Amino acid sequence: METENSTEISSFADQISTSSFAFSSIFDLAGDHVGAGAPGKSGSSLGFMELLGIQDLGDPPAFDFPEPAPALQVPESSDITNLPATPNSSSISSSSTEAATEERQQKSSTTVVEEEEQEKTKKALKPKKKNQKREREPRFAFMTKSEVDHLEDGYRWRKYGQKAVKNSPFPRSYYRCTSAMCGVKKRVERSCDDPTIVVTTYEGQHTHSSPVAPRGSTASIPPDSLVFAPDPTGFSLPLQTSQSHSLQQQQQHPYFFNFPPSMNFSPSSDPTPSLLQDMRFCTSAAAAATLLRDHGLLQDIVPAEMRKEE
DNA sequence: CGCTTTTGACCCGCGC
DNA sequence: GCGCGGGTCAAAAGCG
Repeated sequence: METENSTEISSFADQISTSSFAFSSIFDLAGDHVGAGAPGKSGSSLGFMELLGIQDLGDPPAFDFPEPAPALQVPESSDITNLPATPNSSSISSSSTEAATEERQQKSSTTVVEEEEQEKTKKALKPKKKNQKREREPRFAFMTKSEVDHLEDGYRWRKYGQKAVKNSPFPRSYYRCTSAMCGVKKRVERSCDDPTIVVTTYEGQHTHSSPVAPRGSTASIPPDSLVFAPDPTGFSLPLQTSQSHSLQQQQQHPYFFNFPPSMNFSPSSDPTPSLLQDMRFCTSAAAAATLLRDHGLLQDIVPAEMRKEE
């Protein structure tokens, strides 16, 4: 598996320079949900801007795609994905980064202080320094078609809040990693447009390399596919169109991210700040990034200049 | 008994 | 300044 992953990551890196790539599922990499699966051929395509996580998941409609994204180009060789076809989670998922709000906040506050993080651990009721906005961790979000809200990802989470989502009948749940000193959080909510789609947003990095053993109480169901979600204003991923068809398609090649041809990802290119933001995002996101990093794969998928961001 | 979930209250940032 | 919505806290309840 490891070898296969490495191979896959390499191909991923190779494809970055050609504007499209395949990427194994973060859950797969997390090592907790390795099942038998179909090889990946081509996947759904997604917009670059979306890949960058410009989409604000909180704003409905989350899946309004103005125009279809370019076709995905994924080599057949990149079939590392072994996905169990569980009855609970049928494929189709898309992921998106929630960098928009984060970016907005960072623009207004250039101070990145660890103090902020510590402050967050303190009581929220405590008055905060006026000039220090809360520093938000990079986020990594993805959508999963699943009947269960809380997908097991190898870590233990404690729910610390739940809020009703505006314009949505489904509440949003807030979870924190139960490991001491690990401030990773995640939010789980269902898409109001498609109740079968669960939107999970990770925030922060796990400070512990080894995920705890999954508990039986949580659903141990991996997403069948992961695709970065598009920004409504940018490229799009027709998640809701011909679901059965795309579902079947994606089951054949799940766990692939795709950059449209319009995305020039060559090292020589000059990534926009948002791109850097989002890439850092991907590299630091929860389990996926942690594992990638732990396995020394980070450099394979993220340009050096982006890694500097961290 | 210890851990997790629930839930109402509170704080904060943002838009108007 | 005010209202709204997102995010978090913490006491109480639930559960194994």
